[in-house]
Amino acid sequence: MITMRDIAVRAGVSRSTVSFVLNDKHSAMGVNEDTRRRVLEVASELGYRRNELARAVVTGKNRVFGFVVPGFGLESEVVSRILAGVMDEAEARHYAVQVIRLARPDDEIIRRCVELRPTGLLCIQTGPETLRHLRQEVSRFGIPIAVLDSSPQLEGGSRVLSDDLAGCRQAIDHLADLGHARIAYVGGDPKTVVSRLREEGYLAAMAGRHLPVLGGYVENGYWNAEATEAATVRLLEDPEDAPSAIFCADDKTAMVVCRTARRLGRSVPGDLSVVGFADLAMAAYADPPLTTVAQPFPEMGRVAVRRLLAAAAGETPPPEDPGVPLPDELVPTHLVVRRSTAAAHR
Amino acid sequence: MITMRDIAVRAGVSRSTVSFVLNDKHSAMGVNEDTRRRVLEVASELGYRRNELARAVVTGKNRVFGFVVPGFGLESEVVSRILAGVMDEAEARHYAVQVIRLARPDDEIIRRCVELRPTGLLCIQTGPETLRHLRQEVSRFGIPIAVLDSSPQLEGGSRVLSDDLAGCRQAIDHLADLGHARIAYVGGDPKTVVSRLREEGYLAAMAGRHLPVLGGYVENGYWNAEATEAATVRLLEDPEDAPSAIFCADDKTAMVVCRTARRLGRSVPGDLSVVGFADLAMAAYADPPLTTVAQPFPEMGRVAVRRLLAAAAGETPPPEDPGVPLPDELVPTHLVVRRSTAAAHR
DNA sequence: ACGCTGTATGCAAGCGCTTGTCTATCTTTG
DNA sequence: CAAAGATAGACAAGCGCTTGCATACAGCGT
Repeated sequence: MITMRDIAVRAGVSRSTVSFVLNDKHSAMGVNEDTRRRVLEVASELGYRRNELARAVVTGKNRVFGFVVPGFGLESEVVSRILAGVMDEAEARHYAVQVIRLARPDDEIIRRCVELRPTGLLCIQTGPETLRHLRQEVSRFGIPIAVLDSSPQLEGGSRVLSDDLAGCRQAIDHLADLGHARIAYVGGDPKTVVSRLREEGYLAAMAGRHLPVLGGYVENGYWNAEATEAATVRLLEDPEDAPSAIFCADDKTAMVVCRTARRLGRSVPGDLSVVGFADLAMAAYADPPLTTVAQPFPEMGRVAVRRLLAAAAGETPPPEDPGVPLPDELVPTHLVVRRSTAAAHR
Repeated sequence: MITMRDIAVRAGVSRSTVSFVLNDKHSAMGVNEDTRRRVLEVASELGYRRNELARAVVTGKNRVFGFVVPGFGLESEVVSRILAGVMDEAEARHYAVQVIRLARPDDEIIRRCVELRPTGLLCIQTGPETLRHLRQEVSRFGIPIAVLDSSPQLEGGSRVLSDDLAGCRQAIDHLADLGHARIAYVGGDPKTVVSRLREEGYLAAMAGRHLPVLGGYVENGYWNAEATEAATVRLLEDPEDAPSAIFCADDKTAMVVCRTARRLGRSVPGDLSVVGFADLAMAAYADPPLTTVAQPFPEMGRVAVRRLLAAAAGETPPPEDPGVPLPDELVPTHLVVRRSTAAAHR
């Protein structure tokens, strides 16, 4: 193992000089250009690789972010796309990213978050209970937290989320512009924040366009195929009252709605337009390819890292500051129009 | 920041005693049960959290694996499911996982892999060129590498992959058992290893069941929707020669085949059975839900970690050992039967 | 000759931790 | 009852690195 000492000996200088050169501090502490070159040369000749660990110990800060996900969160496309964004920003600034998965028992893992002395923690889809734990654990060490995905508000932590309300408006506007007036909504599990938020967005957007929400036009699919099929059947069975378009709380729901509609003899988008939410990979492969509200997952990751960095650099917010939440950061969505929507019949 | 010294002072013992207690080494080095309890108590009272970094510096080994993915690899469901498996095994053994994304310029990032002094590196979908670089960089430090996903063989490194050949056999056997004899294959880009491998598996399995591969029954969709549609049209346009089942190189291809078949007026699985490969999340949401060969991604991750651990523990293989590759580890696939396959017509 | 300022470099402390060695005390046993 | 052994804990070195301070030696004006 080649260390700085080896370089120092071989280049005939002191270890501090080597350190200055290797850290580009030669301008502040004068290091002769000749010496500098020699050190660099010896270093590359010996194939020296800095030991980041030792460096982190002495400087007291580890250039690492913790990416905290719940048990099976990693399997979700949403999470991995956020991670991709986090990596963009972190790598550009020479930070590393460590994945930390919360499982039973949480406590031990939460402790581990701190033992690595990360610069900050990014929490994705983390429950309020765990979040509180985490926050408490971490506050003493001055490690900032950013919360992604519409988890509940964390006092004193940054929250970054997609602007779902605006997204719903984009979807409804698109349908309204196509001439649809009878637009129904199929949500997920109304116990989840996401589902409620999008329902709210749907209602607000309908009101915004002065469109009526007919009785029975708000259904829930509970994020599973069977319930979603049942909901779709309820909406479509009576051709009289059936909507001409359905706005869904997510892409998976939308895909099930499409296939159920087809099973009932309705063509998409001929008889029924369908809009999803998220723009998962599968949306493009659906039949028909799905019109959907694209959430800015990678951008959310990037924004969160930037916030963390700012928090780590600036004054640490008072750990037990009671109320005063940092304002949420809403990242805009955009509509991706594919082939599951078409103009309404006369 | 609370350190071991603080605990030592407060408990009235030496720092080494604290270290022994906190590392459960008290059995080897005698530490009195009373002392032990006192130390533990003071530690929890003070809210002590070990500094893993310092520990890693002094022991010389960082309990971290590097998970190396190419530029946009993270967005792929395959990669994130492998990562989930890696996390399973790593966390169970108290290792952390760091994601390292290879982008332009590779060299700097590759250097960074080493600067963290990881216990081992897991390379996913990494090109042969990069792999060579990485290997060379890493070998001097005795850091073992495991390669996942059918990347080319790495001399002296472990390779873990899914048993695609057997998977193809499962698919063809399933179709043959349903009475299909005219089974075609739609691959991806024949320049890729995966596509060629599955074509090979298809041919071998057909031969195994004494089924003829008719002229034009091997098509390629180049992993994109347009080419796949065209290939499907070629296969199906003449009802005389059309196959009654199509085996596809992956799920996305299969989904495009399904929707193209429907566009041509064929029903799936009524007129045409379709089988995919991978079992991505979207397979379950396809219309109809896709019968597919499920690849054991998480298990591959787990196996790879185990191999790395073995390599790190056992004798390090001679860095420049020329030939002698470690045997590949093939992890078995299994068939998931959904609704895109049905018995052949008489 | 003297003290200056400034620049280039070495010295050594110290980050938080592990661990080999050594001492002091408490058993055992011939 | 002394010697040998076991037991409990202290001491200090050292991991690879950063950095404040001291030092050495230019060149400059007086």
